[in-house]
Amino acid sequence: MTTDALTIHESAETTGWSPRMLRYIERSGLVVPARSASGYRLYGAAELQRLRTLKELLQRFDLGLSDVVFALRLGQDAQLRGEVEEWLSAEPAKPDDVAGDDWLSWEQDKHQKLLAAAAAQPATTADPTGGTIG
Amino acid sequence: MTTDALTIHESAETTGWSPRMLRYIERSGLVVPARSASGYRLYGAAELQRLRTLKELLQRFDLGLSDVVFALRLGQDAQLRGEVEEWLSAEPAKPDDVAGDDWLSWEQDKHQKLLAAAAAQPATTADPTGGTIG
DNA sequence: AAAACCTTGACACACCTCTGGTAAGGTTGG
DNA sequence: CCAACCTTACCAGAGGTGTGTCAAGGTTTT
Repeated sequence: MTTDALTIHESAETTGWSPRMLRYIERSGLVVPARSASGYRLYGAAELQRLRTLKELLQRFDLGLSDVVFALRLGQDAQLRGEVEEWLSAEPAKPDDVAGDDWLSWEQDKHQKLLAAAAAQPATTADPTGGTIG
Repeated sequence: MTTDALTIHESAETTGWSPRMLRYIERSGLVVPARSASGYRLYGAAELQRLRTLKELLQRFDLGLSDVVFALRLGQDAQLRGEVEEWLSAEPAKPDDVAGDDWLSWEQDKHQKLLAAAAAQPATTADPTGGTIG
């Protein structure tokens, strides 16, 4: 079976993932290999490349698989993407009335580590047309 | 202090979130209220609206705050967005060699519940220019 | 100055994500 | 037919997310 597709263990060695993770990644929908007639996973060159770049992507930006899964979902569900973008399009944070300077210093329990993602976009068009309050 | 901004407890009641969650949401960077001179959070009409729509967004699409946080990050980090989109742009899954039909039926441990996000995009341009395999 | 707010920090817990195992059973090939 | 693969299913455990609650201490208001 030396066609041009690798089995899961071979692919694992080539890509740096474990076989367990390759199945998990498949389950998450990110890299779904073809199957042989009897159900064996067959990773082709394209899949192997995707697995390698996926690993690098996750490491470089410190992402989780779930992040990429969500991005995939965003790319496939136009309505979801539209609503999320619309929500985000409202001004993200407008430090204006603020008096102090370094409020908000992240929880930092013994559990929590980091997460970071501070906003840093000067409000271009400030039109706080609020809704009905009470 | 009936200016036009609500305190955290008032905002909590109006939006359906708990005060604890309002702080958590602020920490995550999604809705950051202004602060009074002494550090009290002040939620204006815009923030209250955002909190309400956020709640609806999460419920309607079954998202987590972290998903929206990631979307925010995507919107702010062009490089990240570019690389993620590039990764996703490669064909997501090309059932072609597949023989069986309903392989892949989700792990279903007692822990795991669901996650779903099956791909359903007929490959338009199939050009599997693979890389070097071995 | 006491009551009723607010603030941050921390403990706790449930559930999810990510990973590694192990077990029971099908497939492949000598 | 037997070894060496593969498959799914389940147990386990570390660490993140989402949430409540409580403590110690400032602020506002009466």
